[in-house]
Amino acid sequence: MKYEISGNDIILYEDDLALDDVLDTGQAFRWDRIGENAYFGYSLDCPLEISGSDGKFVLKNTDEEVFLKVWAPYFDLETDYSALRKIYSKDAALSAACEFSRGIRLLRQDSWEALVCFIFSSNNNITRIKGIVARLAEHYGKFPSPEQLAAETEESLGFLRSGFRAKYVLDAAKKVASGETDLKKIAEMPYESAKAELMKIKGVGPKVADCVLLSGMYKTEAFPLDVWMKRVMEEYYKDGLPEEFYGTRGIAQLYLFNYIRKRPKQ
DNA sequence: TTCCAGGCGTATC
DNA sequence: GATACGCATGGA
Repeated sequence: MKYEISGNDIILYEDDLALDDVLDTGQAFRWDRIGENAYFGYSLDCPLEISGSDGKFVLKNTDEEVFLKVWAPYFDLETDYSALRKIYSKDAALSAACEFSRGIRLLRQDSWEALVCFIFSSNNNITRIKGIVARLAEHYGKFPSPEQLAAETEESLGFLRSGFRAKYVLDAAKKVASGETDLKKIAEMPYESAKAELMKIKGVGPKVADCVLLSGMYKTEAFPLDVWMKRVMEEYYKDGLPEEFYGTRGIAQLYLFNYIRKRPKQ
């Protein structure tokens, strides 16, 4: 991780990062593209304006403490993605996917924030998910706590226009607020039992659980299978993903997901 | 108008 | 365990 302080900003040097690849690909739903290679968004209640490309980025109005505590983990800056891509490149489809979007990284989001966002993602499209989450944060002036959300009703959440998902988010909020669901504990469990625990929440099935485990709890063996990834498996991995990728197949999934959605039509 | 979107709960076999 | 269907909302 290489960075320097410049006035009120942090200058980050990172070759394996492209903002469009990480902030606008359905991994996190709280970022707005505000210009060419520039985004504004949040991790929970911490705002950030970030811009840059080709290995050099500016994190505006960010002090070193916030950078090290919030953004370095968020952008997973301690992980060597060149080394990961080298391993993936042994596989034909993954090699093409990695070549297609070299700037992909796993965003390590807050587990509660990820849980809420991915519950809203079910049978929904990315544009609408972002709209719902934006209305949610705007309504409270911050990202709501489990307790705040637990105090709502399906009716009072009508302003979100989140459809049938409102009752699911309410169930998640109530379970987390009451302690019945302990996200910190779940994050420390092995993958399979952590997944089973998350799936006790209404509206959390295998796919949403895997997204929360991957981006909210950094379980890189979580492998979200949505409609797009099912197309990937059908087209490239009829016999399953190679076993050697198991431990980091969640990150492989990020490359494949973006590739199948955005590759040029044949 | 119909189809689809980073699925899930429920009913039924 | 597998399969079928309904589900809120809004853009294409």
